[in-house]
Amino acid sequence: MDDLVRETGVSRGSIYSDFKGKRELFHACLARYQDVAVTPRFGPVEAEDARLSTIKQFLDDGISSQESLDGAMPGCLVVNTLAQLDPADKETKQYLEFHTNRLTNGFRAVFERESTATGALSDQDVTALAEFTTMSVLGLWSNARKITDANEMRRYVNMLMSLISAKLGAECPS
Amino acid sequence: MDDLVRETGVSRGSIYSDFKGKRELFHACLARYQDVAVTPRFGPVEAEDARLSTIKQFLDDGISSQESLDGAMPGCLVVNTLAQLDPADKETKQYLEFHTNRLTNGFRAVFERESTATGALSDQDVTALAEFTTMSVLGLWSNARKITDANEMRRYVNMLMSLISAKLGAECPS
DNA sequence: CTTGTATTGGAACGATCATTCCAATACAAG
DNA sequence: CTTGTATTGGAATGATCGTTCCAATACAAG
Repeated sequence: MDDLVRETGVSRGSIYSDFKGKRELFHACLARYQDVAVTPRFGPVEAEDARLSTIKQFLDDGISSQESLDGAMPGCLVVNTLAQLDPADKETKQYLEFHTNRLTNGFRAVFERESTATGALSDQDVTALAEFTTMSVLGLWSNARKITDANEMRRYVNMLMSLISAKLGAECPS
Repeated sequence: MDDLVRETGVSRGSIYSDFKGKRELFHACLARYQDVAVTPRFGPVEAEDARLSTIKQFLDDGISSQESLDGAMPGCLVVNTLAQLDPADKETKQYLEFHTNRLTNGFRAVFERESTATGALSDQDVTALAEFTTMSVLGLWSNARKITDANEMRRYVNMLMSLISAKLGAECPS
């Protein structure tokens, strides 16, 4: 709370008059994070003309941004929250579900588009592949806390793209 | 610390005479976890005769065990630690690296075995695939905190096995 | 300027927690 | 039994932290 007062320049009293407590404030942060952090990065994947290369770009951008922060790695707020989530905390869980649904829907739309070209996969498989991709991406950002070598993350992303492309019967974007 | 005293039946004084503090005790737990939790489950994958089906079994067992605990999900100690790791904490990081290396080596040995049969992949690709699998598995257990539906986890595992098998040019174990 | 409202800075409270300390007790070796 | 050593239960300490409270101050509207 001291950190918040220092960094925001807003007094303790004002914070507690706007929010009932730390928990409510945190949920407001989770909601806001969608607009200020997720949309700018993930938006392109949700666009009408997004393709596999758009997804690759999204992942590469994430790695580059981690790399540029170097020492100070705050990580992704959603992933950090997920990692410390009390499974009984339904309210917080809803914010996380909103996020994972958003990712899955974004990926699925792209996969459907790529898939109708080749016609290799059922709707069910496309959905399963999208869910898989979401979990893999969350896993990647979890691991980013340990991995210092950005190349290891790039190898992971390349392998992921290679596997997805193969499954879709599509070209793997370099 | 009160929890530790209650659950272990050992007094505070004794704990502090055996360990310098909470941190040293925790590192001892991380080391012990390898023997009491990882080896029994992951051992089969490290065996000489392990195959893709052994890996699938390992993953299915993990899901079943999570499922049986139901409400009370402690999760995997290594994954929980990873999720809260201070990136500057080199000492703790080493325990996590030991674990991920162990997984990657186990997976790689299996993939090499499956790969020489089909001869589809370079050594480099086999290593990359093993690294990918490790991260995916860690991602799966991270997400287990949020996912209540074991079927979603099963779909993830099935998709992972399907993608790996395809890459190796091997049969996908059901 | 004046009145009403927001915001500030910081003290204060209560809770939790890691760690230390110690007198009382249990226990093993001689 | 006796001596030396480990272990116990619990009090005490000091630190951190979320939250509340409030007098002083800034500021906008009339």
